[in-house]
Amino acid sequence: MLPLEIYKQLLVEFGPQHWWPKHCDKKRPGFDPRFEIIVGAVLTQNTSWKNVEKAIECLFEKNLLDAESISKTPLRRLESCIHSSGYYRQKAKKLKIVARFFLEHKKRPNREDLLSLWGVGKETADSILLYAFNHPIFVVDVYTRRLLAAHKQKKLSEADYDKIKGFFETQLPSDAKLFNEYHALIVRWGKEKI
DNA sequence: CTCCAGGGGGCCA
DNA sequence: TGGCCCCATGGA
Repeated sequence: MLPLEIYKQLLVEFGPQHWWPKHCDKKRPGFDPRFEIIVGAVLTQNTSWKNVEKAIECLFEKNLLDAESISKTPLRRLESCIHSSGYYRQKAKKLKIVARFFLEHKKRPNREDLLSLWGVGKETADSILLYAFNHPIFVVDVYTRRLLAAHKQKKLSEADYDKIKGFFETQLPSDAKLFNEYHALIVRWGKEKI
């Protein structure tokens, strides 16, 4: 079955998943919803979204949901705030690095620069580019591989990240909205443990 | 009790 | 490159 048909099937079965950007409506003067997405992309590394939400809420309550604040706040304070998201020592350090990066590159980050950051791998970099900056980039994760395997694409499911990414990007129209929803639907599908 | 979540880095052969 | 181990909380 073709990737686009699988997508349509998933959309009918599960409906829109409302991933980012959704309610990034934490309205405060100068609030940049993109940075909330970036923080979420880091905090959700190998972590359930439920635990991440608590951490993001804490950051918001303490006015730490922007690059300048995260850069300036003491590491310990950051760690305690994101404690619920797990790996909190590593992630606090990652947030510091990412915050500094976005303070310096206010414009549009490219994939190579993101990947050069400690704590940002391919999936996180691509999630940031897709969900925060609306680039038509297909995000690959473990569920993507399971989906391929479930559709008799065992060989491809075991290929490296960029090969799978390239497969979907060439088989689908280059549409950020589509890639956004597709990745979310794949994750949703994966949770059903089919 | 075990298993795993919207991964990534370090190390070693 | 590929295989392991480590990071850590919270829910099922």
